[in-house]
Amino acid sequence: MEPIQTKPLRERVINVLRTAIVSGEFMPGQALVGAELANQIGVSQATLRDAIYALSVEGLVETVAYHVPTVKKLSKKDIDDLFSVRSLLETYAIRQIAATGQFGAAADDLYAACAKMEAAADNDSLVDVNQIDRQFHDVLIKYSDNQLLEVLWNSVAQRVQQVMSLSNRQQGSLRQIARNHRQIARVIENGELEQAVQLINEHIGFVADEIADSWNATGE
Amino acid sequence: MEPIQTKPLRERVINVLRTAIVSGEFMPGQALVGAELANQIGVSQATLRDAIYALSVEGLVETVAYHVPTVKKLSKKDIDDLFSVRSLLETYAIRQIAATGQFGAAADDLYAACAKMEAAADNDSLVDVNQIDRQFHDVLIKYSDNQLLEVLWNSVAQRVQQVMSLSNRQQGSLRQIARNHRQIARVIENGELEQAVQLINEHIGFVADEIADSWNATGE
DNA sequence: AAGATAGATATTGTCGACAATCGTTTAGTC
DNA sequence: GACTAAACGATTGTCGACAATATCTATCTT
Repeated sequence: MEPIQTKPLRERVINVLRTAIVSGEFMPGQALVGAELANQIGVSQATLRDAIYALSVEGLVETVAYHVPTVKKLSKKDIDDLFSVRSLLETYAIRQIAATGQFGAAADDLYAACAKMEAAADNDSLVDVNQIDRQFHDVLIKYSDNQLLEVLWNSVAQRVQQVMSLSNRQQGSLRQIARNHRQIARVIENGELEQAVQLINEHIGFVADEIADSWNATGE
Repeated sequence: MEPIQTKPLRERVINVLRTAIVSGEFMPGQALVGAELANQIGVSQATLRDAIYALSVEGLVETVAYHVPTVKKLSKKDIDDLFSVRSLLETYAIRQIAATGQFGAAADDLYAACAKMEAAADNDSLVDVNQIDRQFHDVLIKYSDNQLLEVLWNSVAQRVQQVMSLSNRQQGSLRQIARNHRQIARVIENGELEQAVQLINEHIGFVADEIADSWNATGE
């Protein structure tokens, strides 16, 4: 049986806030005022403060002593930096998967994600596609068998998710995105390493350009 | 003039604990009991708890609900993963420095670090060499001009520092290490990209092997 | 004697109240 | 009228006390 876990209240608050931020519900620059939010969520201010501070350690929130914490702003350069690092991590992951000969095992999980993504794309569900998109790339990282990489990736993926949510992505491109992922899964299944690296870089570059275009200067 | 900044108590506590951990004063697996530590440091238990939780977000401390927080243990695989990721990040940084043509500017700062390191090596001061070693590699990351990379690097460098402190490094190799760094600085100054990448990988690999050998199973 | 159960002790989790600090507004001065 | 300085309101930072939970110990049952 699944053990019912009573996580600390603090962590549940963190999850609520984090979800609100990466889903774009809380916009960059938005103030997170203690008393107000605490009432809204239904916890004490002290507990909320812990959660907010934890998110500032994660890098999603900016806190200055005795100033109102705000959702961290994202400049155009931040976007560039983000996708550069993303390429770096994912490319490394693919090479590692190849090095350990796990291409075949990974492909199964990738295909499963693809199927879900295509279904979501057919429904024009942007949020679902974003969600599954993350799952797809999570698989890549996981099969690289490097726990530290997973930790770093988690930090990167969160920001990617936030940026995705904030940019009003064209609905029309959803199916194209889904097709790209299936293509990536295929070359990985076939063990075509260099082609996989090239495809993933193209894919990330494509998304990055798409974001950069629609990026209205909400950043600092 | 330098603005005197009154940081929150919480952050100062975090720094104290973090320093104790990465310097090896607090060994992996060691329990961080609230009441005891709070008295010792001179803050309330609530404040200490905030600090401990922040460190668990950073990955240095392991917290389970209603269990005593402990300094995270490091398995042999963790060490391998760590140095793999380190190579990845630093190699990327060097390529970026080359891409932006900042090799010359970076070299100055690198040489400055080298001079300090050689002096520390002559004094057989292990802790100083570790400290300056970190500075040297910080320079590389900084000149890559990618703030997100800096954030990730910070997380990695902390763990490296911890591992270095824990492994009883041979004193004799200090001067060799210092020489290696000067060599790296030189090829960077000359803009020899591929050679710089190769040297940094060799350097990290050398350190990794040195650590791996002297690693007695303190890990999980 | 071995195992299970119930109590006692130690530790973490949460909260409300108070102190410290900041930004703004208002009064005062030249 | 413009600049300075002091008081106000609002917000974050810190703390001690209490509740929730886990670990250990001793007793009881078979």
